[in-house]
Amino acid sequence: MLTNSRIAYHRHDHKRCINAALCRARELCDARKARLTPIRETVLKTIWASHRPLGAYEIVDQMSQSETSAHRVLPPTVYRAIQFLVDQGLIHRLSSLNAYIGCPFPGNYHSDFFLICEQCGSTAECSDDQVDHAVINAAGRANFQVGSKVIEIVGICPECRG
Amino acid sequence: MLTNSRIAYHRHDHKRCINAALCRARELCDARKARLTPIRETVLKTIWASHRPLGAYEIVDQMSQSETSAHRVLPPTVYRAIQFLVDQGLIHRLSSLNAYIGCPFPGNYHSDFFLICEQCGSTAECSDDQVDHAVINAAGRANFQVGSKVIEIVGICPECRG
DNA sequence: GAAAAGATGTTACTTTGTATCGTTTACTCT
DNA sequence: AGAGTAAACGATACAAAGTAACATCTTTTC
Repeated sequence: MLTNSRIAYHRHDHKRCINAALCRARELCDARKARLTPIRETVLKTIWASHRPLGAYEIVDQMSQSETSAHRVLPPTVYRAIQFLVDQGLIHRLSSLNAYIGCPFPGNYHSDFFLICEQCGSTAECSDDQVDHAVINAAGRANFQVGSKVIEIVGICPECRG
Repeated sequence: MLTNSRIAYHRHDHKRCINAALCRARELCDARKARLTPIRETVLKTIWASHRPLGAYEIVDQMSQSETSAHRVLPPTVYRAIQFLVDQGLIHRLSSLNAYIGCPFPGNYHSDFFLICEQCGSTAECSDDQVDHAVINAAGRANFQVGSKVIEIVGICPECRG
């Protein structure tokens, strides 16, 4: 099972997460000749500011405040960057929260699901063959051909359980 | 595995689905002393008009058109009815679509997931122990205590595969 | 360096969902 | 039956999430 739950739910040097994420993003975009522009990088950095999913308008607010530039960042700008980052697999959308979170292992194919803590909001991404197979099996028995999956589990993270 | 996929994806006498759903709803609400008012029943019937999930504003439109009463049904009215029906387990919300669908087996406990056809929109509800266990296992390995789950699978239904 | 493609700025708008408050309807208890 | 209470509904206004369209600017390509 591939997961960042060990990190996401526990005290750690988060600067390393951010740096690693930016680094991987640059590499990936470079390899793909996709343009990781300053705006896109800022949106990615903003989302990676924590392990909690961030809404699009929270990103707008964050960027409008911290940005050195004078003018307010507008929704279409942020949504466009989000679209790019989702397309590149650098972030994921959490449907149940209308929010976005950084992908800890972009590039590798992974059929992922999310563990969302209802207390602290911290969210870990997991990829597990058993879950994957169970879903494909169940769908198969209904003669249903699986395309994409949305799997979001809400509960209590190890840190909040104490 | 509990599922209505045999029905949802194939030609059938849908009036029976609707009748059965209304019948069960009345029984359940009766037993719980919950009030299935005319508005709530109409919303439920509107949602059960097909096996495709319906958005809240689609329900508003449907009801405003077909309603014998003169005035337009307003969003808060519909959202309140939706809330009631969700609370009673008579309908489910599909986060990935912002839409609602009738529950084919309310009352029984079931940990459900959904098979959404990307072509015809028809959606079946399934409940499968293997999926359930796989998810709980995976979460358990992360020391995460599962509360509620959102599992929505998009793909192609048997009918559309031909 | 010109043309084309891609990214951003800006305005206005759509869709989805709620807070609030006043009124009406239904239930409860004597 | 009738007063009191709780639940449901009507209506207005608004918040939150997301997008269409078009002008402008920047980067790439040849």
